[in-house]
This record gives sequence, structure tokens and C-alpha cells, in this order.
Amino acid sequence: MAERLSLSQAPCPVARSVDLIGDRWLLLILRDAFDGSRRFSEFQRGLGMARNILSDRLRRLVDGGLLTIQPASDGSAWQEYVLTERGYALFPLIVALRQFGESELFSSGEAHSQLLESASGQPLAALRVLNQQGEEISADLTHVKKIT
Amino acid sequence: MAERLSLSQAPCPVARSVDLIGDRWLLLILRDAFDGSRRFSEFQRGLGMARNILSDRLRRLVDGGLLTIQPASDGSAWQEYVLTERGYALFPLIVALRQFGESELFSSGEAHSQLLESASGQPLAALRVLNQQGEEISADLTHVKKIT
DNA sequence: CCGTATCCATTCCGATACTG
DNA sequence: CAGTATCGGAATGGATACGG
Repeated sequence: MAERLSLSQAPCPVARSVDLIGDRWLLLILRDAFDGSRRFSEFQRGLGMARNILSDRLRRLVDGGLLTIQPASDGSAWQEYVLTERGYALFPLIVALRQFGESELFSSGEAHSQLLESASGQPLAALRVLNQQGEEISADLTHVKKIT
Repeated sequence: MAERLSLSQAPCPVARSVDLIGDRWLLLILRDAFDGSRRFSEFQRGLGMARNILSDRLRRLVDGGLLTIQPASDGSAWQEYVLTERGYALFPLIVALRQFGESELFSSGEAHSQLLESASGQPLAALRVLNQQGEEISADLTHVKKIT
């Protein structure tokens, strides 16, 4: 699979991001990490996934610099997986996934979990794509300038 | 694979989004769709992927309501795959992938393709997660309220 | 409790050949 | 050009057994 290497070296930032996190388990693990999960079994139970797969995905995330391993906060001899600064940089992406799901994949009135600002208890504002002047920009007002 | 069904019915919007687009090829196809690709071979050449896989992924995107099939704009008897309104709702997500890649996955000075506002030729503003008052919110000031 | 190792079934992927 | 059909190899996923 020459694929793996070529994507991670691609001149397109989307391709590199997809190479790093474009996998269903990785995205769900990251969601849980943002939601406060830190322990192996916490991820495992929350996601209901096989432990060998979880082990593999956690390693990928650590290797990719999105999670780091820390000694457990309780007395136990084990470790915890916590988001790095690079990991936190994925927050807008997770929010985008969440808001897309909320607005497009639930029928009206259907209940779903919600991301709230802790201080106010209110949901966040919808993400908006803005230009440098702070004006909202739709996709058709943009274009990709390829690297030559 | 009970997985497929359970995720698409999950009470978490992130899970449903991941179920729909949490795949490397799907995300890259969508990137190219936002970049103007419409024809089968356009996607195929741009991505260098096997045609049977592309066929499968395009079908998934059409079934998921993200793309729709239209008669070709030139005289040919073929069809084009264009983003639906639901597909356009993924714009912030694609932008998030791009900006994460730009800021985290390129060394400084390394060249990469860029998404520009067509009118001004300038890059877009960085996505920000805001509360209802328009104040920027970091991940640790939020929490997920689970559905009961 | 925290993982790793192994086994087996399923899926995915790329290459190729084929049809309209 | 725009796909579909098939085939073999690789990767993935779940279950389980095992060791720290």
C-alpha cells in the first residue's frame, strides 16, 4: 500500500488530515477523549470495540501526536491517554461532525446528546466559515489554489 | 456487522456523522467535489483510486443524500455527481480538516494547496468555536450532556 | 484492571478484464 | 468515457486466551 505514504506526504492539507484521522474508530475515540475518557477500558466500554483494535488505534493516535500517555491520576500503576495540544486542535473538527449530525441526521424532535458550554448550559453557536473581514462565505465563493 | 446499524441509530450526532462519512475515500471524494469535480473519471484520476471502489463510494454518497446524479452538462450521455444541500452542509467540516492539516501537519515553509475566497484571493479566517454570545470557547469549557 | 497475541471470518483494495 | 464483475492479497474486526 503505497497509499499510506503518498497521502501523508500530499501537498493537500485535507489529504494529510484524512490520512491521520480518516477512520471511523479514530474519530470516535477522539470524540470520547474530548468527552473526558482517559482510560483504556473507558474507551473500550464506551465504544464496545474489540480490545486489540482499540490498542492499535490508541497507538496510532499516540504516534500521530494527538494523544499522550500519562501515569494514571488515581494511585494505580496504569496509564491514561490524554489529548495533546495537537489533539485539542481537532476541536473544531469534532464540533463540525457534531453539528452536521445534529442538523442533517436526526429527524425533528428526535433526541440526541448535546455539547454545551459548561458555564451557561447553553449549546454552542453554529460554526461559520468566514473570510478575513468576518463575513460568512459559502463554498461556491471559494476555490482551491493548487500548489505547482 | 451490527456495527453499521447501531452507529447510524446512535443518539450521538458525532457517531451518525462518522457512520456516514468516516472513511478515508469518502472524505477525499467530498473534498474533490467541493473543489469542483463532477465526473467519474475526474474523481478517479484525481484520487488515483480503483474504479470499483470509486463506484461503491459514489453510490454510498448518493444513497446518503450528499451527492445527487445529474445529466452531464456537456452534450454527453453520461452523468455528473454534484453536491446536494446536505452535502454543502459539510463545508465547515472540510474546512476544519484543511485548517487542521495546514496548522499541524506541515512544517513551516512547506508548500501546500490553499482554499481562498475567490473574490479577494485571500485565505479564509480560522474556524472558531463560539458560544451564543460570540465568545470563543475551548474544549475544556464544554461538556456533553448525554441523552437519558 | 490493562493491555497484547492469536485465530478466523469478513471486508477492503488494487489490478484487470469486460460491457455499453 | 463510464462504469460493472471478478479475483487474490492485505487489512480490519470480533472473540478469546494469555501475561503484567
